[in-house]
Parts: sequence; C-alpha cells; structure tokens
Amino acid sequence: MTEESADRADAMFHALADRTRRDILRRVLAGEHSVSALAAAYDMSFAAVQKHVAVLAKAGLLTKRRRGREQLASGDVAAVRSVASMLTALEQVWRGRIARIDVLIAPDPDQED
Amino acid sequence: MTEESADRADAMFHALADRTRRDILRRVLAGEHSVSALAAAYDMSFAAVQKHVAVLAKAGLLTKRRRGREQLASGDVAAVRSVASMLTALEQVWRGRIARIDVLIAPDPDQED
DNA sequence: CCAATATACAACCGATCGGTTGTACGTTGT
DNA sequence: ACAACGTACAACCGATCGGTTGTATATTGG
Repeated sequence: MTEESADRADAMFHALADRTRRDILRRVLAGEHSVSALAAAYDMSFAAVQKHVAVLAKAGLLTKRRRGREQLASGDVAAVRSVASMLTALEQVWRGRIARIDVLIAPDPDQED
Repeated sequence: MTEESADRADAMFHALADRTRRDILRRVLAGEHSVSALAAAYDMSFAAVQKHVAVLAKAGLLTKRRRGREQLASGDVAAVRSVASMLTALEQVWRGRIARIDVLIAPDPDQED
C-alpha cells in the first residue's frame, strides 16, 4: 500500500517535471480540450503531445472522455491537491521536526533503520 | 526570465520524482545530516546517495555546509513552499476557469513562481 | 606520520525519456 | 461512399537517469 502510493507520487512528480506537460495541465484545468486542440499549441508532433497527455493521464492528473472522434481532456484538481498535500506534509516535518512519524510522510524505500 | 523559472521548476519536480530523494529531503527537513549518515539509511552505494543529494542541492531543495570533513545537508523549506505555490497556482486556474489563454502562455514576470 | 573517514567525481551500463516517422483504425461530414 | 479528421501505438534514436565500481583528495584521530 505504501509502495503503491510511492509509485503514484513518483508518477505525479515525474509528470509535472516537464514544462510542456505542466502547460498542458494548466490548459486542461482551465477547461476541456481535445488532444489535437492541445497539439496545435505546441511546436512538436501530434504524437509527442499525445504521449504527454498519456503521461498526465497515467499519473491521474487528467482524465479523458470521448466525444465522437475526439478525446476531451480535463485536469483533475483533486490530484493536483494531493501533490500539494505531500509538500505540505514535508513542510510540517520541517516545522515540527516530527521525525518520528516519518512513515506517515513518505513511504520509505527498502531501508533498515 | 520565464525560461529560467521553468528550468528551476523542471529541476525541482524532477528531484521530487524519486522516492529515495523524497525520503532524503524529509530527513534533512527534520534536521541536518551528513551525506554518509544519509547513505547509511539506504540499501545502495554511498556514491548513489551522494548523487541523489547533489540532485536535490542543484534543484535548491537542500543546502550543504561543511563541518570538518563532513558535508551537512539541510532541507530548504522555502524551496518546498515554492513548489507548493506552483500547484496552488494550478488549482487557482481550475477554480477561476481563466479564459485568458494569453495569460497562461505568457505568465507576467512579477508573479511568484 | 599514517590509516581511516568523508566526500567528490569519472567512466560505464541497462533502462527510461522525449522526441520523431509511419501505420492503423474508428468517426465524421459532404 | 469516401476522403479527411482524430487518435493510438509501434519502432526507432540520441540523451538522460539511476545505479555501479574505481579513483582522487581532504580531513581527522591516534
């Protein structure tokens, strides 16, 4: 379970670690856009943008719904908030120096301490 | 300097997109730790941990100070907050459904990100 | 002085990344 | 009916990633 949430965190931060994807996320948080409408905004191939959208979708940061031949993407604000809350948890560690509840904050990789 | 802030954002999200680095960051936010003290906590080589620390340092998420032959790492909570504020900005885009696409493309330089 | 400690960094390796082109397939409008 | 559109995916490529080992350089303690 902690392993899964770590996988999810990895995927979300990775998805956000690319400026094109952050820009796409901004657009789909503002409103629904088809993949081709998104692709038109960038100086790269349709396939490249489609892959960026897929990365964001896999991370749960956006969802897609079909409308005819189009695929409409919408940003998932709850997922964005969940990333923000991870950072808030880190900030709380700093604030309180609560080193003892470390399991709550970050699912530890295999270490023996 | 939109390009530089995007570079910084790339570096920060990338640094956070690895569970070992998130765990290291959590530890150094809780208090100063030498690189070797950190390395002792993980089932990987010292060099691997040292590189993770370097990635976090390059992203500005931690700072190092020398104490004799040791290098003490501390988490930079301001940097963590700056990442959180990027997500808050995204959430605001969702909340307001900002229709001004031009603002999304060219963020005004006097805003904090 | 000398051995142990702490760090840094280079070289290497397999895996993944971010991009490309090409192909396939369902949907739509005329 | 059928050409154009929208999407998905595979194969490929150079670059980067996350790890390793090995070496170099300070610094410390006995």
